[in-house]
Amino acid sequence: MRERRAFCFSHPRFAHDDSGIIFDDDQSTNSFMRKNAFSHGCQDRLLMVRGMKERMKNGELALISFRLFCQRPYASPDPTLYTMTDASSPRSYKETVRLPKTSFAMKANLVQSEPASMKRWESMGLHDQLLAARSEAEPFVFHDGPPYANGNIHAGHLLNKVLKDFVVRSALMEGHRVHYVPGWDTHGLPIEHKVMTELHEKGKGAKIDGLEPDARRMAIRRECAASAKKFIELQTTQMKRLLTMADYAHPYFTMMPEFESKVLDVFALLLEQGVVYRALKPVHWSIANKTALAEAELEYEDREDLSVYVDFEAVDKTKLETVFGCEIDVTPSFMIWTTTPWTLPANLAIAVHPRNRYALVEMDGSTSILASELVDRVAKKAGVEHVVRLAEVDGEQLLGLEYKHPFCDRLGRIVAADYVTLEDGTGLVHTAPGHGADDYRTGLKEGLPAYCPVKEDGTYDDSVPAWLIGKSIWDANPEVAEHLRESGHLFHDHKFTHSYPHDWRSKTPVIFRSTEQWFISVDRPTKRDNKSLRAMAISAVEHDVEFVPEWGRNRMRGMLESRPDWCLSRQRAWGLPIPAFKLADGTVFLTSASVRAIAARVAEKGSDCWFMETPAELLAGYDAKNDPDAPAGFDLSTITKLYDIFDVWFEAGSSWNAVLRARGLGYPSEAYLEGSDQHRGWFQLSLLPALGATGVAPFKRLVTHGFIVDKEGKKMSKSLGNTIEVETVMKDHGADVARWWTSSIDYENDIRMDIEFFNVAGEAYRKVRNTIRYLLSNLEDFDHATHGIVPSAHRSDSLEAWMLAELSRVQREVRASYKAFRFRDANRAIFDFCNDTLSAGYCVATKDRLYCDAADSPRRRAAQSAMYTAAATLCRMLAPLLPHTADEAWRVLKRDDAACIMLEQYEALDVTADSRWEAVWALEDAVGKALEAAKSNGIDNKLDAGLVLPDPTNQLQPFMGDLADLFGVSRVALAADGAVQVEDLREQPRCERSWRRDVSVRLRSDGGMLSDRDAQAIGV
RNA sequence: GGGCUUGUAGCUCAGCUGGCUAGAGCGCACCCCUGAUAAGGGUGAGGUCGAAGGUUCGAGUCCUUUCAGGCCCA
Repeated sequence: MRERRAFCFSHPRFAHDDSGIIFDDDQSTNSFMRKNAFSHGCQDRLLMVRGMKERMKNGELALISFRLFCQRPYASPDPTLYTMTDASSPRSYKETVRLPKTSFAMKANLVQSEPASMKRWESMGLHDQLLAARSEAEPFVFHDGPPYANGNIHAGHLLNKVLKDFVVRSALMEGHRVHYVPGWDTHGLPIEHKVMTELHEKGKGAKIDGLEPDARRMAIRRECAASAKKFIELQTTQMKRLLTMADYAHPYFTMMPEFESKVLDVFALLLEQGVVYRALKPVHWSIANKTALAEAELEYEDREDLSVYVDFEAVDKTKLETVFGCEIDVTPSFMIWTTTPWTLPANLAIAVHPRNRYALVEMDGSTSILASELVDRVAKKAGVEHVVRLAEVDGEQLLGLEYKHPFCDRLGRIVAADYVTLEDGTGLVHTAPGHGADDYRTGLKEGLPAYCPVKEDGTYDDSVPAWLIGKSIWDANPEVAEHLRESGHLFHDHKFTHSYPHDWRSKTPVIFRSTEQWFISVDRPTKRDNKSLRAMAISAVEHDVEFVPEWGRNRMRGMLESRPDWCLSRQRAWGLPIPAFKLADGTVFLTSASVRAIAARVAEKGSDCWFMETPAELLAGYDAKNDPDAPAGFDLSTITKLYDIFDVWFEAGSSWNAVLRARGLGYPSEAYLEGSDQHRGWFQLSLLPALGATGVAPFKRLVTHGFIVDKEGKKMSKSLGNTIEVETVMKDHGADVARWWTSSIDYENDIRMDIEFFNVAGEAYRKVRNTIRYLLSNLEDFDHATHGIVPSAHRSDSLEAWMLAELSRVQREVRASYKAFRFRDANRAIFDFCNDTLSAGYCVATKDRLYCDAADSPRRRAAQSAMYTAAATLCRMLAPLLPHTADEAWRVLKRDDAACIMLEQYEALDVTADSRWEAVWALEDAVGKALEAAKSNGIDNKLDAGLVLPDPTNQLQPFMGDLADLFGVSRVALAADGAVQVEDLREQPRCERSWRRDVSVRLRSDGGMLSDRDAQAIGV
C-alpha cells in the first residue's frame, strides 16, 4: 500500500463544513493535489496558499484546523497532517527495485552541521596536517591584508574573507602548500578615540590626564591593546564561522613585538635609501592641549570671527599696465579676503585660478585687482559708491606678479591653484603654507616653505614684526585688522559667522599650525639605483603587476602620479613610536643603525619599551662609534625621546616584511586581494615601502572587489538602516549558502546584497546538493575497489563516456577559472554540469538500468562507476566553494568518517566521447517537441510512447541501446529519413516492474507481466 | 568639482576587436512523474540592451551629452 501525505485545512473563505482545500506554493505538490481534488469532486474548493513551507516552519499554519481530505471530509478539525491512502495502487514490484538510498540527507541543516564540521577539522588538526603533508609541495604564497580590529565583521568582511578562502582552498586542491596567515590592524586612532571616550565616560579621564606623559601614554596603550585583543578574538570566531581556512593559531597583529620590530627594519632600510626626511607640515593643532589632532577628533561649531578684505600692493606698476593693457594712475593692489587675520604674518603668496577672469577696478579712489564676477558683491559689502572697471584679464596672466607684504618686510607672488572658487571672497586667496592644507600643497608646488611663526602655545615667535611678538593669535586678530586699517591696507572688515573646527576634548577652537613631521619622499632618488619610489611604483604597476580587473592598473597609476610625499608621523599614543631622539643641541637623532638597535629592543619587549625605558636603555644595543651616520660628539646621556608614532598604514604596508619574509613564507605574494578602496590604501602603501626596501613589488597581482550595496544599488550604512548582518545570514542560511552566493556574484563591481538573494543561492545550493545526493544514493551497493571501471575504459559511444567527457571539460574549466580568480565561472560550470548534464541528462537516462537491472549487470556497474567518478570530481571542484558540503559528501562517498576532502587533490581526467554524439543531441529538441505535441493525443507519460528517429547519415546506430533511455521513452526505432515520429504504445503491455512497454513483456511465472530484463533480474 | 568604474528579461549574469530573430540560469506560467518526493523531468511567456543625440549600409557593442549608482580624492 502506498501512502501519500495530503495537507488539508478549512479556511474562512470557505465557511462550509466541507472545506476541501489544497495549499502549497510548490508546483509539483500542487499539481498532484489538484488531480486528487478532481478525482474526489472537490475541484471547486481549491485554494493555493503561497509560502506554505515558510508558514509551516514558523507554525502559522498550525493555527488553522486541518481536516481529512479524502476519506473523511467532514471529520472534526485536528491540527495534524493526515495520511491519505491511495487504494488504487497497482501491483507492486517496488521491493525488487534498487531504489536510491543514502545517509546523505536531502536537507543540509547547515546552521547546525557546519559548526560540527569546524569542530571535526579542528580536532583532526586539519590545518597543520595539510602543512605537514605538503611540506615538499610547491608553495602558493598568499598574504592576508589586515582588517581593523574594531567591531563585528560586516558584509564586506564576509565577501573579502570568503573570496580569499576560495583562493586558499583552490590552491590547496591543486596540491600546493599554502600557509595563509590571517592578520589584524590593531593600532591607530579609531581604537584610541573609542577607548578615550569610554574612559571619560567612566570618569577615569581626569585621572589619566593627570599622569606623567609616559605613564599617561602607557595607561592609554594598555586599554587600547585590551580592546584590540578583544575584537581580534571576536572577529576570529566570526571569520572561522565562514568556514575560512587559515593559520588561526598563529595570526599576525600589528601590535605584536615581532611585527613591530620588522616594521622598524623596513623603516631602517628606507632611511638607508635616503627617502626619509623631516619637514614642516600644517596639522590641526589644539592650543589648549598642545597637541596635533586628527580629523576624527574635531567637532565643528559655529564661531564668529573677524573677516578682512586686505589690499596687497603690487610691486611693479609697469608690469600690470602691460598685463591689463592700459595706463594706471595709482599702483594697484591685489585684494584678498580672509577669516583668519592672524595668519597674515605667514602669508607667502596669493593664489588665483588661471581660468577665472580678474578685473582691475577703481573703487572710491583705491585701485584693486579681484575676480571680475565678485566686484559688485565686494563693492556692495564695503559700501563703495563709485566703481569703475578699468580692464580684465585671465588669472593665468597674473601668475608670477609680485606684491609687498603689508606689514612684513618681504615680497610675495601670485600663484595658481585650482581650488580657488568664486563662491565668496575676492577670487584671490591669501596663501600661508604653514597654516592650511591647500596652502601647504600650493607651497610644495611653488617651492615655498611651510613657514609658521606660531608656537605651540598659540603665540607668535620672534620672526614676526615687533608689535606681534609673543602675542596670542586670538588677540592678534583685531590688532592685525587695526594695523592694516592704519596703514591703509584694510579695504573692509566685518564680523563673520562660520563653521569652525574645535578640539573634541577641550571644546576650544583649533588652528592649522605647521609642525615637524616625518615623510617618505616619493621623488627623491633611492641610493640603490637612483630611481624615485614614484618612478619605481609606476613602472611596477605598468609592467610587473597583474591586475584583476584590468582597470585597476589605470586607477593606481593615476593615483601614483599625483600622490604627494607620505607623511609618516602621527601625534598619538596608540601606535608604533618613530624611534627618534632629540639631542642636546635641539637636532633630531635617528639613523638606520639606531633604528635597528631599537628594533631589536622592540622585538624583545614590544613597543611599550619606548614609554617605559630611558634612552640609554633603549639604545643599549647601539654603538655610535660603529654608526657612520652618528652625529659628532654623540652623548647618550643628554638625549631625550620624541613621541611621534607611525601612520598605521606604514605598519600594515610593511606586513610583507613582518609576515611573509619574517616567517619565511615566501616573497612576493601571488596576490593581494582587497576592496577597490585599497588602491590608495594597503596596495599602494605596501608597494612603496617594499620597492624602497627591496626593489621588488610585494605582490604579483592585485585582485580587487567592489563594495556591498543594497538591493537598489545604494551604499550600505548603519544610518540608512540597510545593512545586512553576517550573523543573520549565518543563522538563516549557513556559511555554504553564503559562500555559494559569494561565488555567484560579479565581485569586480559593486555587489548588490539582499536577504532575498540568499534564498536564491539556497535554491541553487539545494540543486547541487540533491544532485550529489542522487549520485551517492545510487552507489549504496557499489564498491569502488571491486566494481570500479576507470573513466578512460568506458566505450566512447557509451552514455558514460559522454558524461565523463563533459566532466573532463568541466574540471578543466573549473580549475582554470579558480586560477584566474573567476569564481563565478567555476560556480556556473559546476551548476550547469549538475543541472543539465547530470540531473536532466545522465541521471534520467540511467535511472532504469540502475533501478531495474540485475545488481551486477555490466551496464549498471558502468553507470555506477561513472557516477562515482562524477561524485568524487564534484566534491573536489566544490571543496573551495562549499567546504562543509563537499566534505560531508566525500565522507559518505568514501564510507569513511575520518576522510577529509581538503586532503585530496585533483585527479587527471581526460575522457573523450564519440563525436557522433552530436548527431544524437541534434535530435533532442525535435524529440522534446514531438513528445510535447503527443500529449494532446493523450500520451502524457513518455513511457507510453515509442520514437521513430530519422537517421539519414547512419550515425545513430551505435547508440541504439541507449536512445530509449536517453529520451525517456519505451522504445526507439530508426528510419532512413523523415521527421521524428511518436508511436502510441498505450495498447502494448506494460512491464509491471520497470513500467516500460517493452516488446518482451509477457506473463511470467509469478503472475506478473514483466519484460525479459526484469524477469531475469528477479529470477522468474 | 576631479580620477577610476557600473547600468542588457522580475533577479543574477553572458554577449571578444560593431554584422542574429540579443542569450543562459533562477523565478514565473502551464504540463508530466509520484520508484531522487519538502525531490525529478518537459514546454512556454518575459528585453525599444538607463535616456537623448551622432558616426556607420549596419550599434547592446564606437563618439558626445545626460540621468542614476559605487570607490578614491578635493
